Amino acid sequence: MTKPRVRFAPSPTGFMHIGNFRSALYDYLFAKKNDGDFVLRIEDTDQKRFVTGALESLINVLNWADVNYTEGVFQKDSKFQIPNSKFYDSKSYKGIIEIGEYGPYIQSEKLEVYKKYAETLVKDGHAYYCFCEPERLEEMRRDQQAKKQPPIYDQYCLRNVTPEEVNKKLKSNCPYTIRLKMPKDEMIEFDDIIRGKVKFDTNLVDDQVLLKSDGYPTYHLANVVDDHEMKITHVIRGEEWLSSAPKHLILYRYFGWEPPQFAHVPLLLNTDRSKLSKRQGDVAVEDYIKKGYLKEAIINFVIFLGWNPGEGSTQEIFTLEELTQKFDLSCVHKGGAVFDIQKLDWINSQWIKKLSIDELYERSLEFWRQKEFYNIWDKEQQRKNNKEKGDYIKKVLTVERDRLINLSGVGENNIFFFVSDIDYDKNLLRWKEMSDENLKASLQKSLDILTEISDPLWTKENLEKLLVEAAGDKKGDLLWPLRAALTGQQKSPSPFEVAWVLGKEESIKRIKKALSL
RNA sequence: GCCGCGUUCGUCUAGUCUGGUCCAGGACGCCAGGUUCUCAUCCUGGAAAUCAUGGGUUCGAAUCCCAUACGCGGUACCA
Repeated sequence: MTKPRVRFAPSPTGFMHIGNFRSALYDYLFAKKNDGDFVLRIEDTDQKRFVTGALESLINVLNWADVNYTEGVFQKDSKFQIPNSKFYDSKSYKGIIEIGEYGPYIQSEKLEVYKKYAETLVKDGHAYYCFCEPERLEEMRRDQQAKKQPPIYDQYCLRNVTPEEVNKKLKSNCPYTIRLKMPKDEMIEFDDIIRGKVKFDTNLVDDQVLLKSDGYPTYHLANVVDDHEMKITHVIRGEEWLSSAPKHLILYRYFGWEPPQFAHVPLLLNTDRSKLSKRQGDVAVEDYIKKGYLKEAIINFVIFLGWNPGEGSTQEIFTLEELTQKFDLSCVHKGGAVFDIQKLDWINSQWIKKLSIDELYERSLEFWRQKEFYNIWDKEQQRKNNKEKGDYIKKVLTVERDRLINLSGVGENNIFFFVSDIDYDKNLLRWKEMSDENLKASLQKSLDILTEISDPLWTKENLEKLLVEAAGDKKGDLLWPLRAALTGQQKSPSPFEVAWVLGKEESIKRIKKALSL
């Protein structure tokens, strides 16, 4: 196979949709596995839907996920910028540069090119000017629907407007579009990498507008022109494009270009099996980032929605690197997949367990800073000039790691680590039917043991060893009151872990307080 | 309506090309048990799919063929 070239071509109309992100991932894996190029192109041909900042956030998500492309549109300070490569500043976007020899990679920057191609098509008799007004088109469609005919353009302008009239209208600046002239009575057939043979009857395919009256190309024209000019070999895109594929194939034929190979990937679905939408949950990758899902988990999860290494493999957790080895585009499923947040949660917790404490710390910091209890605690530590507060957080994380579903939940179940005075009912301290004297004796025993432990021996392991030894058969008698005294909670990590984090001084203080109740 | 695509446990899926080893395997979730001072982790086990339905072909079909149903996508001067 010649060196494959793929492209991810989003529109800057908002956030990065998770389904779109999956397509980008498939692009990335396919390019990587086959040692190909991966181009990021921006399809901003719809002025009405343009959203400021969307392009930047699209790039940011790819950067965040380490899905690095090799050509196209980059942020000026991008970490993926290819050293020593030539680049130029984008004409229309600040802080954006374009790298590669097939640019511009932003469609709004090459409007004349599309126009020229559209006019060539007209000259060759493969397209024609259309002066129909939106109102007429709408009426025509309504009519066709009533008559149960396929809703396609009736070619009014092709049949009724003479070349002279066309010239006249063009000269008088009459608004126009250019339409593709679909051939008649033909079956367009092509081989989709994922779906196999797909057939369409050209009589049922519309004479698609290629050039809009505002001078912008439609997706169909711009996409085909760019894919050709950028030497794209494999077009990986969502299933929603499948029915317009014949239009694209016809364009390639009219231009005399060889079409790329197509791979139409299935859609992501809501629980009710409709197309994944905002109404039923989060669809933007950014939403999941904010909720504390790791990129490793999101990638892992999303790729497995519609693809699986097969051959009886039971491995569920994969790095991007491992995925790259195994990925096979032709094994992507045909059917849509429901986005199941519970499975994502599980994958995320698996990935969190794999993180080192230092890594967990670095990556969770931004989430700590969103917590009120943390900020209050943090201020207090600053006042005390506590230089070890980072170590303290790492200890908390050591205890929490196996319990975390996502990073945003950090600290939340263990706020007692961050408050100086915990408040609870005395009865919480009582293990089963324990009497007051026994309770006091139990706490006193814990106190004695802990007081005896010297600082260097204040480790999780040692605390556990000494306390378990002292507790003997009746662990609950000793451990429950201690844990309750340390945490003030019904449920919490073990007293060994908690005491270890709190340190000797604070632990003793809390036991003494419990004794005084 | 028309065109296209799809359909294996609730969900993600293995198996389908190259029919028998599949009265269908794994994972999430759920339930039960174990470990355990509580929670979580971890471990063991369980329930859960007449392979959308109906017809064929065949000694034999989740796997091949046909029809139907249902779902989804498209049907724009949106992508």
